[in-house]
Amino acid sequence: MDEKFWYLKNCDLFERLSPEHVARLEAVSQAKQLARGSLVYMPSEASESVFLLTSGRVKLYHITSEGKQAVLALIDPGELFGELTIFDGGQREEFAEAMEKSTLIRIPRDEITRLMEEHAGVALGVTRLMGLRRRRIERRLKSLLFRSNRERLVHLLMELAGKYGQRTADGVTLGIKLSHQELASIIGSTRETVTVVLGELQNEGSLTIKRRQIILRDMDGMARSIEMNPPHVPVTGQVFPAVRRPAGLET
Amino acid sequence: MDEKFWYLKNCDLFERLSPEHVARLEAVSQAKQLARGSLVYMPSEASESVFLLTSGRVKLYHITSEGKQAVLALIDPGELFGELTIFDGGQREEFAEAMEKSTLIRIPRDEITRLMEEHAGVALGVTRLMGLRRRRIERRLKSLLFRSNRERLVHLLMELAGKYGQRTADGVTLGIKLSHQELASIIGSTRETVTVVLGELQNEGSLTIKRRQIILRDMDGMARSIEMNPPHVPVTGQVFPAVRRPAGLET
DNA sequence: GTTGATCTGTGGGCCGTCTCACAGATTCAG
DNA sequence: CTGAATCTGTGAGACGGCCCACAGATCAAC
Repeated sequence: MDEKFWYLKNCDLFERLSPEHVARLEAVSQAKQLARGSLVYMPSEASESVFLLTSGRVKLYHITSEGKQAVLALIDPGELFGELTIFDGGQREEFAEAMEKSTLIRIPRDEITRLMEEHAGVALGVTRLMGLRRRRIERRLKSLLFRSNRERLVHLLMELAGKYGQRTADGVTLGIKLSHQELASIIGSTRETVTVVLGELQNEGSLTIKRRQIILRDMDGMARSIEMNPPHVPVTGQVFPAVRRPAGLET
Repeated sequence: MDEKFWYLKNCDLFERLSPEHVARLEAVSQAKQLARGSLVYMPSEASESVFLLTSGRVKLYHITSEGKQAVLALIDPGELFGELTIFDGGQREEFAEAMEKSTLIRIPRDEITRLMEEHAGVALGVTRLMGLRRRRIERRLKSLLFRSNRERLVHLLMELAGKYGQRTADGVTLGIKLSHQELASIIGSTRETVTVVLGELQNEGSLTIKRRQIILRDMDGMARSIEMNPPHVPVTGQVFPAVRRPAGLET
């Protein structure tokens, strides 16, 4: 059997599908390769499909009237995105852009809808996905209201540590490289301010940065400073637990 | 048949249930009356149920470390809330407080889970609910990032107009009364600033306020000023479309 | 009603953040 | 490897919005 869609079976959303379902899913879906910086979709585009990212990284964002990016979410391999279209079915509201060279699978909306109807597990999985994302975004909203730029940045670093952190001898290394500009458009600030605050944190010994690698040296202290529980970071960095690659098949 | 739970059948989430399902749902659910200002639940409380609001109004909010409220959502009759518990099943993260005298139905989590499994319509409804709320909260997030206090307030007024607005001779009347403090805790600002901005808008002729009734006199102009499409406001104010009361039964 | 509690309006001082403007460092693509 | 593009660091000036402090209005409950 054609294995080019092996990840369908390894994505937790689809892993319990019957072989027939997988076959049909493969038949109607198509893989795509995108270079860094190119768009998956954009606002006001008709939304007739959902996407599953299999490698690389995608960011979802709005553009404000002054041309600033406002980042809604970062998508990692194994994650489904563009899934709000399942219901309101109309148009996209945000940009989806590949942050690095990425591959993804495009799944027609009808197919997802049908799967949800025929397979309770999928419906449940989609619902859970939406619930989790909402929880995440509610936390972000909370961290934006009433908080200073510094607090927002620290809060973001904690989130990133929870998602991409790997414990090393020196502290917790963030397995994702973001420019100051990108950090700023996540917390709703400016590039310059982020530069300054990161500088402060570095002087205070809370973290070090070299070649865009951020290493948190005092995660607990930082978490405490914003009255938050430090995120759990596994000792061996399992960066993308959502996709389990078949043994011996490296991308 | 006991009609005290008529609203279960009239809430769009449950309206297509079979009589047996409704009966069981009624059997395990319980109605509650809450006075203005009392809590439905609070953070770190175990979350073993979801709630359906049948009358009144509920707000969901966090409290920041400095004791400020950060409002996440306002709940109107016919809406389900506290539903994130269906999945992460652990503890509440926010406060739920009755803004006015309210009645609500408490539904055990197990029952909702079971309904979702047995009845695809319910599963679909819950998923749609989550999707819509997420869309709403993403819009709010977007309106918070990079926007001035004035823009955030205007944006909020537009949202409220879409949800509670009724077209009258003078303009659009908001069918909800919120204090400046409450408006501030929705947009992440302070009471004083809201007072000032509302004053400005009033001077400019965009709106008038009398006894906490806000009347938007130039909704389109306000929407234009923040580069947003004015919300749709029906001519006859159908305030709570989610619940259709049985004819002749006024609360 | 009356009265206590809550809300609204207004002003001044101050701190944080944004804007603008460069210069040097780093990265990326060919 | 090398130039072009992008990122990082830093400073000065301006302004929005916050905090504090009160006084008058309005509301809600008895």
